[in-house]
Amino acid sequence: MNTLLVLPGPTGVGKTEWSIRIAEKLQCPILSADSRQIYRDMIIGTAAPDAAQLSRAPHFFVGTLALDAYYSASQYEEDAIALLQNLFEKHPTVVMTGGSMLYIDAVCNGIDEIPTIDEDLRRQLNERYRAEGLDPIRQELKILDPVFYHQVDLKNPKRVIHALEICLMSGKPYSSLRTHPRKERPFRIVKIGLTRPREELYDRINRRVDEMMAKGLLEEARRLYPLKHLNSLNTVGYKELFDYLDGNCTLDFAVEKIKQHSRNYARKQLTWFKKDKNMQWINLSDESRDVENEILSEIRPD
RNA sequence: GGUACCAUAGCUCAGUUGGUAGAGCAACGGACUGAAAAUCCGUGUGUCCCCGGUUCGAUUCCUGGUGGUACCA
Repeated sequence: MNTLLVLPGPTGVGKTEWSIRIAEKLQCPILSADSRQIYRDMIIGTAAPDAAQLSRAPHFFVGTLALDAYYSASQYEEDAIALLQNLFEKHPTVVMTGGSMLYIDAVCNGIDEIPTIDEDLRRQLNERYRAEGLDPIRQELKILDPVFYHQVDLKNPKRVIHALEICLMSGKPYSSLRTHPRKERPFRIVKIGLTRPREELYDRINRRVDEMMAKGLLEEARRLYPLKHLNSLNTVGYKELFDYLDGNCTLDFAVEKIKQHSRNYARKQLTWFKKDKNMQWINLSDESRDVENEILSEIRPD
């Protein structure tokens, strides 16, 4: 049976390098599960693999989308599953790595069938939210889907608005579409989380941000500045520099904020990963362990 | 050197007419199923600068230190 070797981990842990090493051993391609590296032109700030790294193994879902393209975890599921079907014809094992937890879950477990939201409807509801606040939207959701109304985080505008969008789009209560079926995949999934002690991870993140700045992150951000309203650029590493370019803070302050927000993001990722009972863990800073062999031994059929 | 003011959470500060204290930010914890590096929620972590004095009781009042800031020399 074919195997999808999933190597998730928090930002800055060393996923890129380790997954390439494993892929080299297995002579297999890498699927990136990263909701930001998938966009073109966000290279430095997302720590996307560089040309040298890309040449060591075929990569997918890196730098393939235009910044204004709509994308979602569901589309990723569809694209990744279709691609895997092809790749498995030539490779018994494929590596998937990345930090976008929802994307990984969508591929491993599936995600509910929900209609794609019409752009106009989304804009309409967002404008209504801006003009009237969340309460009228909550009230409408209460009527259209009382079940979900009682489940949803009523203080979270994105969740409330999204639920109403789906009700209006589908003509059905959102809760009736939230069936959470666990999709069976026609391949084996082995999940090994990459981690490091908190302090070491934070230190790596801080240093990596300095490296990004040295590589020209500010210039990259300046280039993308005209597009800063796009969702794809609502991203750590860019939004802070946009703030600086708007004259709202000093450059030093912006850089400190990038570090801080990257650390917060890593923590959030770890919180998500922690509850995944199917995941084994490898502490990359433990030098007594032969990381490569431990990972490879997990996927050898025995 | 003199005078005045200040010293409380990791940071900036509030407060207690004397009954051992609370905001913002940070930090930490959590949620998450078609925008997810997004979005949202929860938690106070403290020799109240130090030594004495007054008091049943001092972070609060008083003496003296120490450190800082301002002004005068």
